[in-house]
Amino acid sequence: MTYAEYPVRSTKKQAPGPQEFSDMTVTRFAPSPTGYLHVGGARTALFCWLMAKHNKGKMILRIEDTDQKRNTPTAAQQVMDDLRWLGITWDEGPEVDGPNGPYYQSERRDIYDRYMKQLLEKGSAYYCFDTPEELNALRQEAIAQKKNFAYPRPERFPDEQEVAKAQAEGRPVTVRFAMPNTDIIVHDIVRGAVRFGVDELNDFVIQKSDGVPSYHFACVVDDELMEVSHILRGQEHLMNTPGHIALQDALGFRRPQYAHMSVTISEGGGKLSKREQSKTLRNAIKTMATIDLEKVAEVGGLSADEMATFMANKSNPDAPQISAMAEYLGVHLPEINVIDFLKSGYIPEGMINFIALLGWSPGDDKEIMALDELIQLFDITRLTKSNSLFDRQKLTAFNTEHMKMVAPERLLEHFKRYLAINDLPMGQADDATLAHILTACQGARTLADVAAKCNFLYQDVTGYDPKAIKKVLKKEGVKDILIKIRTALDSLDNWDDDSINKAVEELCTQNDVGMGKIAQPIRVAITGSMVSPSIHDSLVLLGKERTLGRIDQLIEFMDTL
RNA sequence: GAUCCCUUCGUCUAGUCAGGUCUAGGACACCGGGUUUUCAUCCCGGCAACACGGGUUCGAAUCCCGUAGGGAUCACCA
Repeated sequence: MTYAEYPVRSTKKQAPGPQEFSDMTVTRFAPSPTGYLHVGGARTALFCWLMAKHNKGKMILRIEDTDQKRNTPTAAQQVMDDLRWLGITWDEGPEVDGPNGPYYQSERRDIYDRYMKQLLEKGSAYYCFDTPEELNALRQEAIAQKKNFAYPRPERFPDEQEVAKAQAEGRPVTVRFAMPNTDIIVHDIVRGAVRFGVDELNDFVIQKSDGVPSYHFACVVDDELMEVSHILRGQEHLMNTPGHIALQDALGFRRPQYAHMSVTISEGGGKLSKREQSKTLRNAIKTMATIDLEKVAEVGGLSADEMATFMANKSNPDAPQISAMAEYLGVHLPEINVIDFLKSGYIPEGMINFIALLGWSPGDDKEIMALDELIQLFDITRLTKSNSLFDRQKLTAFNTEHMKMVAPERLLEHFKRYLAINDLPMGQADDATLAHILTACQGARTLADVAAKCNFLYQDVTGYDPKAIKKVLKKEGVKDILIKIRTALDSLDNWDDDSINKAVEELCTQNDVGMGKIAQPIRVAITGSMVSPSIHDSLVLLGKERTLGRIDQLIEFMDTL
C-alpha cells in the first residue's frame, strides 16, 4: 500500500488498524535519561501504560541513551524509581528483561548497524561529509532566501572509497536518509490525517559522525523489532513522523499506529520545565529587600559571575543548585519532577488520577477514579487535541480525595516514604503511632499537612503564636481554667480517648462554658499554636507527662502577659 | 520567517465526527451561607464560557471559508 491509498475514514475515531501486527497491543515509553522524570514524561508513560493495560497488552520501557553527552549514569535509575513510585510498571525493559532486549539503545549498536548497511546498499541512504560550519552556511542561505532549509541531495551517492578518503582527511562522516519523492500522510489517532508536502521533507541524519545512529533511526528500528503496535508521544514529535514512516517503508517494516498527545503547559505559560523553577527563585530573590547575594551564591555553589547572569535572566543553574538556594531562602519552588511531588506530600493515586485527566476524560462527569477504574475506562480515542495547563490547586483537590479513599495500610506506606525522603524526626516513630497520626488527620490535603499538623509531637513549645495569644490567652480567666484542666487531667488513671473526652466534657459543664473555652487553651499549651488534631488524639499522642509539662509551661508564661 | 497543530466558564473538561433534546453539563478555583473544640474535611447556594467575522441551513458550540490568538517543529538532541 502506498501513502495515498491508505484509507482515511474519519478524522478522529477510526485511525486505520495496524496491518500485520498480532492482536496484542504493545506500547512503549522511551525516555532519554537526562534527569528525573518530570510530569510531562509521567503523563506519556501513564497513557502508554493505561492503553496497554486496558487492552490487556504490554508496555515496554526502553532507554534512549544514544547521546552520550546528555545522559547521566544514574538518570535511568531515577526514572525507573519515579515510575515505580507512581505505580507504573513495565512488562519488558530494564530490570525485568524480555524477549526483545537489550532495552538500552546504547547496547543495540550491532542491530542498528545491520539495518544501516541494508539502507546504504539499497541506495535509500547516503554518506555526507559536511562540516557543521558548511551546514550552517547552507542554512543561513536558506533563511536569507526565506526558504525552508533542505539538504541538497547529491546526484550520485559517495562510495566507500570516497568515505575512506573523507575519513583520512578528517572530515566528519554522517549518513542521511533519502526521503521519497511523495507527500506523506500521517494517520494520527488524536489528530486525524495530517498531510506533509514533499517540499517540507528533508533528508535527515540517521547516523551521526561518531557512528551512533540518530534518535530517528534507532527509534524506528527498535519499535519494529519490539513489535510496538501503538506509539503514544508528545505532539512535538508529529513533525518527525513522516520521516519515521518513510524509514519504515524503506526498511520493509510495519506501520504502528500513532497518537500524538497534546502538551502540558505550566501556570506561567510555556512548556512545563525547570525554567519555571529558576524563574520562581529569581523573582523571589528580587522581592527580598535585605538579602546577602554572595551568601546565596555560595549556598548554590555559584560564582559571583554566574549569580549575576542568573539574576539577569541570562542563565538557569542546574536543578540541585536551584534547590539548594531555594531551601536556604525558604522559597517554595513549583513542583516539576515526579520526585518534587513526592517530597511535597502528594500521593501517587492522586497524581495519577489528576495527570490522567490532563488531556483525557472518560466522557461523562466522572473525575475521581482509582487505578483499576482508570484502566477500565481508558480510551485512546478520547484524548483531547488542545494543550492543557497544569493546575496545582486541582491536583491538591484530587490528592485530598485520594487521601480519604486509599486503604490505611497503603497510606501508611506513602507516609513513611514521605517522612524518609524529607528526613523528618517523625520518621522514627513506630507504625502504630504513624497510623494514629494519619487517622487523627483525616481530611488533610497532603502528607505535608499531616506532618505539619503533628509536628508538635516532635518539637518542644518554644513560643506562642501571636494570634493564639490574642485570640485565646488574653481572654478572661484562661489561667484559672488552665489550672483546672491540669488538675482534671492529672487525676486521670487512664490516658485514652474516652477518659480525656469525658474529662474535657466535665470541665465544660462544671464551668458552664462551651467546648472551645476548654479545648483551645489546651491546644495552645501543647502546640503553641491554634492548630492540631482533635484534643483527645493530640493528648493521647503526646502522652500524659508531656501534656502536663506543657500546660505548666503555659501557666508560667501567662504571668508574663 | 516557513510548516504543522489547536481554540467551550479563570483552569481541567462534557457536548463537535452522526446540526434541533444546550436558555451549554460537571469538577477545581473564587464569592456567600451552614456544620465542627482549632485547622482541614463536610453540606448548601452563587458567579462564570461556545475567540471573532462571514456563509450553508427552517435551525449552528456542532458543517464550510476567512481573520485573530496560542502552541509545536524547523540539530550530527531525544
